[in-house]
Amino acid sequence: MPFDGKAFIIGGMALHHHHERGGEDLLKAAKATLQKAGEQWTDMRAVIFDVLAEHSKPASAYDIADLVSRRRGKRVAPNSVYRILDLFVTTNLARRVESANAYVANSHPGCLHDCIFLICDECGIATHLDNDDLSASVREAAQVAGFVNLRPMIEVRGKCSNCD
Amino acid sequence: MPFDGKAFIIGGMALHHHHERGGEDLLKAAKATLQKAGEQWTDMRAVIFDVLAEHSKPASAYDIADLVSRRRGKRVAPNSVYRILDLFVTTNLARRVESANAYVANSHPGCLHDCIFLICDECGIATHLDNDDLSASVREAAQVAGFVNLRPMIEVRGKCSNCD
DNA sequence: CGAATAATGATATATTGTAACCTTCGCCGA
DNA sequence: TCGGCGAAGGTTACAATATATCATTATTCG
Repeated sequence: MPFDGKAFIIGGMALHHHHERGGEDLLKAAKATLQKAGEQWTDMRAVIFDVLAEHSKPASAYDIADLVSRRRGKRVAPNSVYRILDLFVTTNLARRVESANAYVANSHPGCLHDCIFLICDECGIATHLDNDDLSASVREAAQVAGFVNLRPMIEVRGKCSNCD
Repeated sequence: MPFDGKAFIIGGMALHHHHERGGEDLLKAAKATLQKAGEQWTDMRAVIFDVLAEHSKPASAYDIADLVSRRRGKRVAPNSVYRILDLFVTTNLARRVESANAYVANSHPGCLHDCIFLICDECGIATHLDNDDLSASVREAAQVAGFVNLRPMIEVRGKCSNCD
């Protein structure tokens, strides 16, 4: 498993750091990840990923369709966006925020986690946490119950410190 | 906080038992809970709760609208159902399963938990776990991040042992 | 090049969720 | 008793999210 940071333990929690990736860098990482998965990095996909990555909060497929349409000067239908978002989710380039019917770019495409989203009811911004201990516990509980092919989703709705 | 079971510790996990509530019993408990919250227990609400409780898997508002319409021999519009489901959710008579856009009756209306749903991709049945340690950890993580008014949702998609 | 495959476009439709306004009915005080 | 108020539900319209199908264009690869 590739791992682009340092790992250490604080207060019983396994944590690790990610490099913060911005624009160019992130695009390249996304491209590399998609291609490694045997998929093409097309113009459409690049634009959609970029729009998603620029967006400050989870974006619905329709939001993205609008933004992409504007950027390309030509209407892009939501179903095209859905197709690509689905691909992004399965290849870990993006994640779906179930409680918001929306998507966020994964800023560390190569790095695989169950993650936790904190979504502010007020401003809509989603904060992303990784806590592998916690998600391991959730997985374990599901496994004990006899489930397989687990895909956990842990989201917390609430009010962020900015809006409080 | 009312608590209708016994509490004990196994393997570091705080667990407790619920009485299993079936038909009549559950209806009465739901009615009591709603009235204690200062809300009316109407025919419509009773029927919707009953339909939801009978349903073996999470039911969409539209599913419920159909079932209720059939039972009452008269069309009930989805928006009426939504209103009542929202009320049920806020009063803890039912829960929304975000990853399925659907609702389940709470079989212990008086008892308040963050809970974990395991939803089978195959058969659609949702298994309900309570694990207060786990949900406490999730709440804590969100709190540390500065969030307030927390409403955690923990769901695991996968395949249940029956369908495996 | 040319066939096969992958990606996207276009269109239609299904599903899920809200908004606005109206009617009914029970309750409560004058 | 009457009148009015508020809660619940009805009706209609519409918005937002998601999928299905088939046609067209682009890429890959022999």
